[in-house]
Amino acid sequence: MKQFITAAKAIADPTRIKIIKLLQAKELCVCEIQAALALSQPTISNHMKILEKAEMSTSRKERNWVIYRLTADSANLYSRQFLNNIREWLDHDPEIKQLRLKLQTIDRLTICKK
Amino acid sequence: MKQFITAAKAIADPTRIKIIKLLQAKELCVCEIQAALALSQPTISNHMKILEKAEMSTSRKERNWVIYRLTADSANLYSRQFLNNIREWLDHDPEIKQLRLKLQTIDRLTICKK
DNA sequence: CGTCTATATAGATGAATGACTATATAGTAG
DNA sequence: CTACTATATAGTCATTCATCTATATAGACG
Repeated sequence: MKQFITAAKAIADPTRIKIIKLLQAKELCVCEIQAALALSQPTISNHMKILEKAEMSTSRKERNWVIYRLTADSANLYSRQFLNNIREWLDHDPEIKQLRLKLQTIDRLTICKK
Repeated sequence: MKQFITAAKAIADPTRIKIIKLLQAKELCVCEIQAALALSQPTISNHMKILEKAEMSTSRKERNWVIYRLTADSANLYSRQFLNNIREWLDHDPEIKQLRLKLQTIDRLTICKK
């Protein structure tokens, strides 16, 4: 039950859904997600922590960045199924479509090192 | 997106999951759910309102009772899929198993009209 | 009609949540 | 080693949410 609720709560927030839909396109560092969503950096970090706790994403370090990607085969059955569902959902949502367009203009090499 | 969040929030609460798992066994009136979960009557009514808003349950009046059942074919795609998922989930969860045993001892004819 | 019964609504309260600012940390690179 | 850069953590605040008690409502039935 606890695992289920952790997974369900993780997807029950529009910002995290946007992050998931962005990560479906490609792996991203924190500053890229921040640029796409126009939220503060700590807010993004907090959302990523929640997604990691639900085993929906993993991270690795690369140069100065922490790069996040969706978990391919989560150990959490519920997270796994939800991620599969969401992969087929919301592709035509106007907000998501716009975000994905915006994502194409975002590159960590350009955005960071201001 | 809004529909998705409504559906996801509806399932992201342990009490509502318990109610859904109970309703999988049979349709129930408010007082039966209340007896099974040991929560106040208004709390149950509130949860049922949230489930109805997500189009996961419907109700009908019968004598003094309002009887709730799970929606067979919800108009909300996300609710429909979540309900399908949950049908196969948590059957072996100890809390759910115990609730279902308890449910067998609960009958609206006995419980109400105190 | 009037009373009783089951449910719904209103309002209050404490806990959880999502956002922010300020600061700490860790690791890169001069 | 030192400075910088990206991210994480701490602390604060407003909002949402799950619960409760008290009360309203709607309908059954004597």
